[in-house]
Amino acid sequence: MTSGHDPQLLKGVLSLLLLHMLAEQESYGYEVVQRLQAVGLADVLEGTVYPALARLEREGRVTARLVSSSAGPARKYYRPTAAGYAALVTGTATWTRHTAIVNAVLTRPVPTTPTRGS
Amino acid sequence: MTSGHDPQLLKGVLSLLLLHMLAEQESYGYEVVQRLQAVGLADVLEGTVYPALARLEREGRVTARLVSSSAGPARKYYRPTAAGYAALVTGTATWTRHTAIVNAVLTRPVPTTPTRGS
DNA sequence: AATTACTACTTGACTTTGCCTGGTACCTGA
DNA sequence: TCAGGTACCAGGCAAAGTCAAGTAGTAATT
Repeated sequence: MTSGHDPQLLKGVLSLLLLHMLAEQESYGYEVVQRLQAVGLADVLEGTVYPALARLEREGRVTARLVSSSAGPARKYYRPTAAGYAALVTGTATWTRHTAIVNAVLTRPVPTTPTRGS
Repeated sequence: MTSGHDPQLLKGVLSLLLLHMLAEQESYGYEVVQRLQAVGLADVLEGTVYPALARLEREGRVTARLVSSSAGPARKYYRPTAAGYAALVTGTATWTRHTAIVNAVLTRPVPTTPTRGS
């Protein structure tokens, strides 16, 4: 195991990521999944994104509009609301502060790393 | 609220933090809570730490030993095992990679921040 | 001796949120 | 009409932090 992927690390950050991506460019669920994969989050599948988007809409942070497509069913385009932009700002600040604290701890040297296997 | 504290952000990172702190210095639950608060994680209470510690022990990443105290009940000192040190290394790598991706997205400029209320 | 207070650990119910599986439906092209 | 890609949704599950309450041990105060 050279590097794993801990799904838990996504908690709380996903909605922030979604908000940011939608602020960059309005888009629909299916596309968001592809954008996430393009960024390196290949493990984030539809079953994760759609509920998250629905949650954001329910909370009033994004609005949706249906746009019919010529290549399949109608797409539901999402875009942040004013509240969404506000949440993006405070959320980013929280994230920054949080990672700063975690990194401060994790970069401290560990005295010895004894190879006491067994 | 200028900046909130999202409890979800702790998910997945707490055990890593714990592992690192215990690698720095062997300690017991109650003390770990105080060390976390000293670092800036004031919202992490006993009910969060003890279960996390128990989980780490159950997973074989830390070992515990009881030491009687002269100022209260016996303390349960935890220390990482070899597997714990390994988990610390891979976990830190995963965390670093994860935050790099998230930051890459979050630092991208957002076109406009219209004040359009819904 | 009894009360109080601080230390220290434990437990269980609750909530959030991501994961997984599978289902529906639209559209195009063979 | 059937296959396949696009697009969305729903239900149930699991992981992990939160909260509140409970149990004890020790020591100082009364």
